[in-house]
Amino acid sequence: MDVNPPHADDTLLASLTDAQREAVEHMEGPLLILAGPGSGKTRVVTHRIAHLIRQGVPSRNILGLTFTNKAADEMRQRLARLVPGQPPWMGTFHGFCSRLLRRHGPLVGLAENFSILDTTDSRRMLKNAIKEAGITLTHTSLDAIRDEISWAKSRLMLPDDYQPRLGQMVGDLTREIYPVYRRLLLETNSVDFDDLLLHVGTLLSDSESVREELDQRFRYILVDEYQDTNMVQYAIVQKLSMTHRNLAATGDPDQSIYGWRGADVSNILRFEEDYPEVKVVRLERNYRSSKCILRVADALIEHNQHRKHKELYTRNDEGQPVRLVRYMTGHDEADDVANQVAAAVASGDRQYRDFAIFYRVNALSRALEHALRRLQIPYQVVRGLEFYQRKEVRDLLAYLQLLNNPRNDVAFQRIINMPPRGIGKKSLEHLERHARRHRISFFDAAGEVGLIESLTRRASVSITKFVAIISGIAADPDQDLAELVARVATESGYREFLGEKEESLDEDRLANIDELISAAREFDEMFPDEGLERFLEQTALVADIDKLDPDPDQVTLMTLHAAKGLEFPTVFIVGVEAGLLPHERSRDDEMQCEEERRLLFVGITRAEQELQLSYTRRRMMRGTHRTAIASEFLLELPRGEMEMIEPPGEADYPEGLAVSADNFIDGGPADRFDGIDDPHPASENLDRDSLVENLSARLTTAAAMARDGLEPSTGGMAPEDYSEGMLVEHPRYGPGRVMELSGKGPKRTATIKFFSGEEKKFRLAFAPLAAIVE
DNA sequence: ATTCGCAAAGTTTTT
DNA sequence: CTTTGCGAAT
Repeated sequence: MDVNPPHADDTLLASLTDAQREAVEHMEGPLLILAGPGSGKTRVVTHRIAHLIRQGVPSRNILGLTFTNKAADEMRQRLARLVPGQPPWMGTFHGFCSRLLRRHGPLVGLAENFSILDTTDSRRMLKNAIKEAGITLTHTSLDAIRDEISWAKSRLMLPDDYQPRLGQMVGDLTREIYPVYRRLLLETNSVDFDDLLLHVGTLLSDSESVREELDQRFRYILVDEYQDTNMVQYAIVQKLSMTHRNLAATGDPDQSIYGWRGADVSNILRFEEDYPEVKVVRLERNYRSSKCILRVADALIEHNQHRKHKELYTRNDEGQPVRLVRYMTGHDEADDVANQVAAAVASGDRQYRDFAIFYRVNALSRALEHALRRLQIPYQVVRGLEFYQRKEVRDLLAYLQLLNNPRNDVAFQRIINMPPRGIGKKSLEHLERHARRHRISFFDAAGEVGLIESLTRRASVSITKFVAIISGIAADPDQDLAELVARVATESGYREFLGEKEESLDEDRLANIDELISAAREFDEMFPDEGLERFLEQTALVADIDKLDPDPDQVTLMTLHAAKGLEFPTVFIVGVEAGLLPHERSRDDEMQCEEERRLLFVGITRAEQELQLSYTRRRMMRGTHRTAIASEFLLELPRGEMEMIEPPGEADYPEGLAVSADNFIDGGPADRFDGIDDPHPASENLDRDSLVENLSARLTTAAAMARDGLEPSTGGMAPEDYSEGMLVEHPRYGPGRVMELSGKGPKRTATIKFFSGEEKKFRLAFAPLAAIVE
């Protein structure tokens, strides 16, 4: 059978637009595809690969790099439909680098059976490093150091090159700890996520022969989501396309949402400088969303100052207006969203799978899950790591890690006394000291307990038993993976340990262990030749989104970050509130704020036909509830053409005290605390929130309001206008009373006692406070 | 050494 | 509200 009928390529090309075809037919030389949301980017990329293959390029010479396994899988599948046969290498950056390191690890000091530490394990390792360096952290958190090291690594900085970020107190500590951390990683034959990339980066600069070989091998490279690459990824890709400059990058600067992880948008902007002969293709026509939705998205993103203008358009229908809804509480929000889903499905217009609900932080999923469950609506939360985060699963995996790489001290630490076998902190410390002194791994130290005099007899015996268990399991190299996991569960005593206790919790745990065994079996069946190493690699490198199952008819819940690359007929974005989106921690930084705006942009552009944005007036967070305020981003939307809704009936008011929407505007029960005079009674309800919120005195908000013809009313209050006893409201702490005033001008400070009981001091010139008119 | 209990802390986004 | 971590009791 001819897998390449001569006409196939023509048909393939015929279904594309001019711009798309231009990209698809491009063969030699660098290519930059700037693809707006919903512009058929994946289609173009897969078709281009298919085209390359049809033109005779062997698929082994093609490399496709994505950010998630899901994206890679999808491309692989779509490609398989176009050109059957051996697919090219498609995978994540991290997966690709891991595979390279298995082969070339020795060049950077790693044995091929190195372990990949996830966030938790690397934290543990860092703890060891800090201890080893003889440092006790006082005013700096472990995570601050971790972030700093991670940041340095993402900028290709080794300990010797390390330059602290300006004004970082952690800089000095990091300078001391980073070298030790790195040394421990190498000594234990382990890498963290950043290392996967960094080692490959240095490998490619240090070894010209390896670089050359790989450059030859991967003649055509495609990088997806290029706007989210960091400097290391940039360097890797660049090194691999020196001889063959066939680098194709696709991306959209407006969808760059991983700056916090070290991604550098300037990579995409620099592309044209690095490859002057680049062919740039712009895909601006949107095939996904209705006109209404696209206009909202466009209006929002136009507010980003650091951005090249881009014309997005669609020939899709006008569609329904985007809904902007205000709820009383997060509960009401969740209930109403669930009701809407149920109603649409009941009427036959929609299936569950047509809906997605997005939020900024995972914490918001709880209320939604609750509401959906109550209506018996099937749903899936894209938070796949959960299973691998379970204690019992992690414990068992640690056994496997140790079996695979006996130098993995972190794994050793985790399981040496799990299940409890009488080896406590003291014994472990003796063991550790011995290991450090002789520069051997914990496991090797455990093998020579006879030499450690400080250990008690009891501990020595236990440790020796432990070593015997591990060695016993390791002795049989032929066992398949499922068998191996099962043996570990049994022979480690873990199963028995859980079985003894008769608690339902432990039954769950036993079930999880069995599930891990099934996962191992599944892996065996799918990749019979891949070993333990690959199984562990796979468990370490899964992302949340990878667990998304497109098959079942379920509503999908996920963070905005996870939503990238997906599309749904109906989208709800909840919690569009100040402090949440943009997130509090981005508030003070203009660049970060723009990233938050892009995040909302990404969310909006996932919607095909219907979109609802919502916010609440009060939201329960970490036990207590706080007054919520509409996000400043909502002021940037074309509200005139949107549908503004406030559902009546607020569950938390006593029956009989039904409150109509109008009452809220005029100061119904709910407005007890924020009865500010509304100078624009005729304007949309949102404006009243904006009055409270403009207090936060963000420039963007002020600008937005100026455009909307709104006067900031209370926000402009001078520090001298405050008086003791005055009622004020703070966007974060809610209402409170001014207790004390001191200072003058910009230094004027107020002590405010909030109704929550908290007492805080504020510099009035800067504090986002609003006076409440009594 | 283990276990239990309480207190504190801390909560963005993820490979 | 939940989880993590630490300290005291057994």
